[in-house]
Parts: sequence; C-alpha cells; structure tokens
Amino acid sequence: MLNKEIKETLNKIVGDLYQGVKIPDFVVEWPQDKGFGDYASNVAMVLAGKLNRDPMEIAEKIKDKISEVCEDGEDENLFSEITIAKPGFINFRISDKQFRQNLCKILKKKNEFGSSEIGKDKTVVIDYSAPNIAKPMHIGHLRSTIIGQSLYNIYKFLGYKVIGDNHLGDWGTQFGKLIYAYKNWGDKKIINKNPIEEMTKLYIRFHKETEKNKELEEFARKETKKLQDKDGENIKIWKFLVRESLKDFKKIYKTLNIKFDYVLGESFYDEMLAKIVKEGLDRKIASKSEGAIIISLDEYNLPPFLIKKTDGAYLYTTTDLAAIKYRKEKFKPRKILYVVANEQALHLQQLFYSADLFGLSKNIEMKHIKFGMVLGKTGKKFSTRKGETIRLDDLINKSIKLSQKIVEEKNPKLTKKEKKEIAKVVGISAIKYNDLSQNRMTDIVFNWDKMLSFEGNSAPYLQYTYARIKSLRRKYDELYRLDRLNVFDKPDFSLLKEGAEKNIMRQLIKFPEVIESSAQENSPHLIALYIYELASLYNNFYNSVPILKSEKNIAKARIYLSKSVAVVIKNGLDLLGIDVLERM
RNA sequence: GUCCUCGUAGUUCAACGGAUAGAACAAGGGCCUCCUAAGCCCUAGAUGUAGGUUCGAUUCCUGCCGAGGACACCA
Repeated sequence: MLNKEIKETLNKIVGDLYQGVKIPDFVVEWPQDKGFGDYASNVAMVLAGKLNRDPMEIAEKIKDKISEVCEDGEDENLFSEITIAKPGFINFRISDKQFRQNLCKILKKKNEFGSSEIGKDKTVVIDYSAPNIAKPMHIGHLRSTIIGQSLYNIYKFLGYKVIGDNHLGDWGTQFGKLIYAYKNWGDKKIINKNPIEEMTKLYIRFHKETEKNKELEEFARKETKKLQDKDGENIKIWKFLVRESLKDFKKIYKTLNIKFDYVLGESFYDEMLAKIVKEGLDRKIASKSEGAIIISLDEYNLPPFLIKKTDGAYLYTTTDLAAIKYRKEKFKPRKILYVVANEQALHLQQLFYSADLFGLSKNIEMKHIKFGMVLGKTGKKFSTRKGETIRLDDLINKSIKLSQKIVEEKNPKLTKKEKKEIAKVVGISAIKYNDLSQNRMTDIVFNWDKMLSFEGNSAPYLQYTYARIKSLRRKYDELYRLDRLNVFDKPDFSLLKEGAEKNIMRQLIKFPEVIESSAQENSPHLIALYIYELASLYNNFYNSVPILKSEKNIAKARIYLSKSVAVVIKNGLDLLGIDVLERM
C-alpha cells in the first residue's frame, strides 16, 4: 500500500537526516484538495516542533533527499512530483504509471482486490446481533446485526480467522415472567398457531398486570429459579420458546444475509456459572454483599458488578464472564469485539475489568463497538414492554414494498421477475446502507422516510452506478463483437487523460488502505463513504465524456476503467453485506 | 447526584490535530433526437457557548448550556 511505502521511506530518510532524534508520530494522508497532490505528510511540521526549527527548511531537506533516493524518469518512479507547501507539508504526486498498474491489478485480482494477509494466524471473535428469545426482533437489533456482520466480512477479507457468535438472550428472569404468563394466561391452541406473536402479547400483559399487582414479580422470580434448577415443565416451555424464536430469527437472518459460526446463547454457559462465582470467591476477586455476590470495582471507580443474586440466581454478568472464559479457551482470540449499543457501556466496562481481575484478558483486546440507539419519535427509548417498538420484519417488508413501487415507476419495461428481484435487493440494501454509511454515536430518531431513502447517498445510488457499468459493458461487447483488434488487444490506459478519469484512478488506488483503516477503527462506514465517493466520481465521468462513442481505443480504455470501478464497487459492497444488481 | 455518549447548513450525516469545514435530502436554476435522469452541472446555506493547550483545534483539555443513556438483584 502506498501510504505505508511513503511512510517507510520518510522514516528512513528522516532517520538518516536527523540521527539520534526520536521521530515523533506523523501521518501520510490524502489531502482534501487534490491540487496539493495525491499524498501529503506533516512529518516536517512535527519535527520542526521537536527540533525548534523552521518546518519549511526541514521539508526542503527531506524533499531533496527523497529525490536523491529515487531516480528521475517519471515512468520508473513511484512519484512524479514532490513539492513542499506553506506551513511545511510535503506533497507527493503519484506517477501515472502507478495508476495504470493499479488498474491492471484490479482487473487481474477482481474480487480479491483489496484483500490482504495482515490478519493471518490471528483470530477475532465478534459478538453481534444477540436478540432475546420469545420476542420478535426489532429495530433495536438492526444496528448490532448489520454492523457486526460487516465487521465480520472486513476482518475475513484481511485474512483474519473470524468467529461470529450470536450470544442469544435465552436465559434469565424474562423467562420466569414468560413461563408464569404462559402457565396462567396462555391458551395453548392460540399460542401454537402463532407462538412469538402470542408470547409477546403475554409479555406485555405481564408488565401491565405487574403495575397493579407487585406480587407477580415474585412469582416470576420463582419460575426463573425453577427453570435454572432444571424443573421439567419449565424446561419444556423454555425449549418450546427457544425453538419457535429461532425459527423467526433465521428467517430474518436469511433475508438480511447474516451468518454466524456459533449461536451460543446465555443458557449455553449455565453449567459454568457456579464455578466462576466459586473461583471468584476463592481467589478473593468476588465477595458477599447484602446477601448477593459482587465483584468490587472500587479501584477502577466503577460500581460493583453483581454476579449472583440474593435468591441464588445468576445474571447476564455471570454469563458474560463465562463466555469470555469459554472463548479464550476455545478460540484463543486476539480480539473480542462486542457490537452492542451504547447503553451497555457501563456493563461492558465492568465486564472487561472483571475479566482483568480473573486474568482472562491477557493478550486479548476486548473492545466495545458502540453505537447510538434507535429512538422512538418521542426522542426516547422504544420500550418492548409497552409494545411500541418497530419490528424488523415489518421494516423489511415495508422497504421492499416501497422499492417495488419505485422499480415499477422507473423501469416498467423489465420483466415481472426481474422487478421483484430488484425490489427485494434494493429494499434490503437501503436499510443496511442507511446504518452502515454512518458511524454516528449519536442516537437515531427513527424516521421511515430517512430509513427508506433511495436517492443520493444511498445503496440504490451505488447499485445504480454498478448496473450502469454492466449495461455499458454489454453494449460494448455487442458493438465490438466482430472486431478482432478490440477483442485481443490490451487496453491502453495511457489514453486516459481526462481529469475525470484521473480522479477515478486516484480513488481506486486507495481502496486497500480504506479497508485496512475501516478494520482498524472498526468502522464499516469508511468503506461506505469511499464507495460513495467512487460512484460519484464515476457518474461525473459518465456524464462528461462519451464512452462507447469515443475512438475505438479510447473506448476500450474507458470500458476497462469502468470495469475496474465495477469491481471495486462490488468488493466494497460485499464487505458491507450489500448485493449488486446487473440491471435496475 | 455520579458516570458514559453526543451537539457541524432547514434536515440527515462527513472531515487519523492539518491546507478554502465536505456530501445528501429539502429550496432555486439548468442538462435526455446521445452509453440507464434511481443520474449530472450550477446557486444559496453550518462547527452550542466561554476559556486553555499549539505553528495550526470541528477534532485534545476544563467550565457552562442542551439532548439521549446508564447507575447491584432485567438483559
């Protein structure tokens, strides 16, 4: 990757020039204004501060040295020009040859372009989605699910061994409530017809009744305890709920193309919980407090972590600790990423410190990948208990329906089958892209119009760009089908001299760097942003120069440039878990 | 009360401490006898507030104001 090469070169040169000086952190980046060059570095300015000298003077020296190291002759070199600018920037212009070679590389590597081996022999566990059993998946699960899957794809593309784990909420107090409601108010016939639907109603009813009768909480607690003690009837009801829920979840995962390597719910760790707590007590990590067992986190300035309740039942805290232990032993990961909403920040902080105390986090980077919450139109949290949330299946259906209408409008000539397929892909993509294109920690106030946007910076825009290129390609093949010269000759990219073409080539060369930084920052949105910029540059090009109608050799070069763009758009969208379309 | 996250055009979002703060939607104007107008081009419009750190701050630090969230027996 060019940014790394440049950084290395600079490091070496600065090391030579200023021996014995510790080189401070500096960056090699893309200047906002391409007038400055393709890459820029602030190395002279950071050095100037340290050496107390004029940055321009240092920049000049570095520049001269690079010119010495590199030979002249534009075609052989990485750089065609190095300049220095105002406060002390060193700007690099990449030679045309590099750009042309990069096009060849893209066309050769195709769907491998942008991938790497930097993650070789490293394992990363990603914990995402994690819906609760016996409730429909709702809007609140969307971000974790989509962002998690995208991170999964990105790490995999970089050569990591990735373990996707869906830590289902299939254990705990909520089941006491559900079991109580099921036993007392449930009508088996109705429930069997539509299990999750009916159980959700019962759940909501439970909370309503509790407001009138506090005793219910106590009854529910008892049912939970009975379940955890493996009471036959309760286990049976529980199994039924898990089975039915999974059926529903799987439908949604299939639609959204979400995959897991493991689906280890909280119940999976049940056996380990007593041991963990005992170990904690034995090693004096945990202690008794007010009848419960806690891990005191005073030294980290955090509230205590409750791992066993007064009534003897365990909590998700205990389960989460057990899960770390299990993952550490089974997968030996470098990293564990928790793709979980912001509201869990405290819990995860406590969890990570507790894991530290247990010595579980040695050599493992545990990270909370947070995101803002999706809020109701009142600007407050949606409440499942009050039944006000938006169901994921409803959202998906609504989006597909809307996109169906738009396909009909825009492209009535397509066959019915095609329209249906396009509507499905576009509808789902729009929802995904809406989330993945922003890294916002701010909460999202849910809004149908924004969620289902099909214009501007949206998935359909990118898919449209891709489909356009595919269409060009089909026409091109037809046009030159019998032209030997054009069939066998390689494209001559040196014919690409337009500004719009250069802009595209500049953008294409960045792709591998973007993927790497998106993994580093755990931010799929960097990829989304990048593809959007690429598509935008391409559409500008498309509208400003003729492609098929230009001179034969230029047409060929432009077609292959277009093809490179299509490859990169597809690779990028793949990483986001978004499908492309041949036509739309 | 303590802690966490966030305040950027009318709206939704960009900008590893860098050069003139970028887009999209909405508003106004233009571009289909020409490769997909789900597109392209042009116009107007923003860093909550007061300080500090430095060559340089939307970004880092502190105070204030505002929004959301969390704060031991739910997950």
